[in-house]
Amino acid sequence: MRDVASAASVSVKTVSRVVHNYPFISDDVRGRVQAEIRRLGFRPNSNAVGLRRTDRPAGGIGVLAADLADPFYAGMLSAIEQVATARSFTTLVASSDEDPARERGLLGTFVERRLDGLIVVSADRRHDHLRPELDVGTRMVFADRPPQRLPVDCVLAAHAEGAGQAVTHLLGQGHRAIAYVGHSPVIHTARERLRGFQAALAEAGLEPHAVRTDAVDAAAAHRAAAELLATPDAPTALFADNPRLVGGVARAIAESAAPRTALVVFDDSELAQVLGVTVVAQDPRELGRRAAELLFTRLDGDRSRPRRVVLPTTLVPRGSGEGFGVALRSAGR
Amino acid sequence: MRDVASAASVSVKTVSRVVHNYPFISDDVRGRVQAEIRRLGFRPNSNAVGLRRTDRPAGGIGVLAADLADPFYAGMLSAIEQVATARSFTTLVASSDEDPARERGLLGTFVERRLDGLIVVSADRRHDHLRPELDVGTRMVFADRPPQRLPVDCVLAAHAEGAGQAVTHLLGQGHRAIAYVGHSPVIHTARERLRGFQAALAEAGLEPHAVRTDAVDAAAAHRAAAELLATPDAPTALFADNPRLVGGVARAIAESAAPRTALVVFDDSELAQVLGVTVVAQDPRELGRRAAELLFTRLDGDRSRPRRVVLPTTLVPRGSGEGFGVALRSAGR
DNA sequence: CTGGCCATTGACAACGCTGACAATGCCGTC
DNA sequence: GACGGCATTGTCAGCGTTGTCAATGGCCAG
Repeated sequence: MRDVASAASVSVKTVSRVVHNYPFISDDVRGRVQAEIRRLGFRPNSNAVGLRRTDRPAGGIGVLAADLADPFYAGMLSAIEQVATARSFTTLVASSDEDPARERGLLGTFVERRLDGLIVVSADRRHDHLRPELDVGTRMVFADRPPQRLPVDCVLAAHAEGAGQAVTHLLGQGHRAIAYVGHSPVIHTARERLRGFQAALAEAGLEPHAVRTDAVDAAAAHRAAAELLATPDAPTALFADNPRLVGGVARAIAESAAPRTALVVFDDSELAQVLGVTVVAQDPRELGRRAAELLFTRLDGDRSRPRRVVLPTTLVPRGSGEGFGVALRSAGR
Repeated sequence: MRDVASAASVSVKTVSRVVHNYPFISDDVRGRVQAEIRRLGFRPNSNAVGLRRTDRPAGGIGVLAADLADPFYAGMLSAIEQVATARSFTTLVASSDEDPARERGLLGTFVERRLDGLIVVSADRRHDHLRPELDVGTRMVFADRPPQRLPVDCVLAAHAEGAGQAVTHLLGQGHRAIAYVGHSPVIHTARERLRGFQAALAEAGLEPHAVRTDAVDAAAAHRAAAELLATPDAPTALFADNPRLVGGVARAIAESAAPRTALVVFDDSELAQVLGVTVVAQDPRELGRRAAELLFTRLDGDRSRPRRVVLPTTLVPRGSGEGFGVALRSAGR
C-alpha cells in the first residue's frame, strides 16, 4: 500500500480510503490511486486489516466438515456458502475426516485466524475443550451433530423420529420382522437412529428382528444383509441407517432368495433414486441454511441463550418399501 | 498475549518464545507461561503472526474447487489435505460453484489472506487477471483444468486420450455406430473429451454416429439418449462424457427397444459401479496428490519453468461396454 | 580473580493497515 | 470581509506478534 501511495503521490491513508470507497475523494486522486493499484497489482493484506479492526467482523466464516467426500455435507456446505455470500462473507472450509484430533487442530487454526464464526460438524465426543474459545467470544453453531456439554447453538435433523417414520411405514405395509443394518452407535446420529428404530417397534409391541451394527461400509452392509437373509426366519424388511449402505444392501436383497424383501434407508442419495429405494430424507441444504442463519443472527449481536433447532425428515416412497423390490432386480420401471 | 505475559510476570517476548518452543527457557518460566496460556485460553493471532513474519511460510494453502458437491473434487481435495497435513500445513477450501466471477472473488480473498500457495480448479476461461498475483510471487498450481495463457504449473488427466480409450474399446467390441452424449464443450475437459472421441473414430476411418452436447444433467442426458435410441438407425454404443450422466443414460438404455446398447462413461462413480457400467477412470486422489506435491516443491524454492503433468486414465470394463447391458435391466449379475 | 562464553530474559521497532483527530482550503452567507 | 461549514487530505498511534539487539548473571578456564 505504501508503494501505491508514493506512486500516486498521496498518503497511505488516502489509498486506504480509495480502497474502501470513502465518498469524499476527488476524482483526480481516486483515478490516480486506482490506476496505481491496478498497475502494481496491489491487494490489501487481510492480516493487517484483521489486526487493526477489532470491532467489526472481518467477513469470513469457517466450516469444519467431518467428511467432505460425503454428498450430504457437500449440500450443506453449498447452502452455507450461499447464505454467507449473500452477506458478503467468505466461507473457508476444512475437513476433519472424522478424526477428533484433527478436528481439534483445525478448530484451533480457525480460531487463530480470527474468523467471525464457525459452523462445526463434530467428529468428537467431547467438547469441553472449546469452552475457553466460547468464553473468548468465538461464535459457533454445531450442525448435524449436537455439542456435548457445551452451551452453543445447534441445528439437527430429527434422527430418532425419522427412523420411527421408516418403521411406521414398514409396519403399515404389513411387515413385522424388521431388521436394522447400520453403523456402530458411537456417532450421535447413528445412536439416535437406532434408538428411534427400537422405540417405534416397541410402541407397536414388537422387538427388532435383528440389529447389526457392524456395517461400516457398503461391503460390510452387503455381508450383514446377506447373512440376515440367509437365515431360516429371515426378516421381511430391512432398515439401513445411512446412505453409504444402499448399494450393498440392495445387492444382497437382489441376490437373495427373497428379492422382494422391503428396504428403507436413512438419507437420500443418487443411488437410492436410481434403484428406486424408499428413503427417509433429510434436507442437507436446509440444515446448512438454518445453521448459517443462526450463526449470522449471533454475529448481528443476538446474545440470547443457545438454541436447538430440530428439522423434520420426510419419508419418500419409491417402491423398495412398498412391495416392489429394488430396481436392481425388477427391470424397467 | 500481553495478558498472559503480565499474568506470568514475564515479557511478551518470552511468551512468544514459549509458544514457539524456543529451547533456552527456564523450566520455571515455561511452566508459569504455559499454565497461564491454558488458564486464559490464549491463542496466538495468526493475523499478527502473518503480518510480522514475511520470510517463512505461514503454514496455509488454499484450494479453490469448482464444485465441492462433485465427489471427484472431494477425492482430490482429500488427497491434497493429506499431503498438506503431512507438512503441517492447513488447507482452506472454497468453492466457486463453476462461476468465474465468484472464482475471481475467492482467489482475491485467498491472495489477501496471504496464504502460502493455491491450488486452483478454474471455472474461468481467462486467467490474464492472475498475472499480477503471479508476479508478486503467489504460488499456484492449476489442477484438472489448464491455465489459459498463464505460465503456471498444472496437473491434468489425459482427457482426449481417455475418450480415445473408450472409443477403441467399443470398436474392439465390434461397434461402429457410436454416439457421444455430453456437456457443451465450453469447459476444457469436455472439449478435450469430445476431441479425443472424434480423433479416435477418425483414426478408424469412422464418423461419430451423433454428437449431443446438450446433456447438462442426468435428466437432459436421459432425454438425449432416449431420442438417439428412438431413431430408426440408432447407435449401438453410447459414450457419456461425465459421471453425472450415468443414471440418465443407463435408464434410457434400459427403457429403450435396445437394452443391450453399449455404454462407456468418462470418470468412475458409485452408481457406475453398482450398475456395472464400463468407465474410463481418472484417479482424483493422484491428481490432488501430484498437484499438492508440485505446489510444495515450489514453496521449497523451486524456480524452474512451469511444468505440465499429464496423468493417464484407465479403462475399467464392467459389462456395459462388453455386451452385457447395464445391471438396471439385467438382474442378478 | 578475571575474562569469555552462554543460557536466559527483556526492550524496542516494525509488519500493513485503519481509527481518531487535525489541517487545509474552498464555498456561500450575513 | 469575516466566519462557519464542509469536502478533501494528512499525521500519528496502535492492533498482536516477532526479529534484532542488548542486558543480566552464572559458570568455567586460565
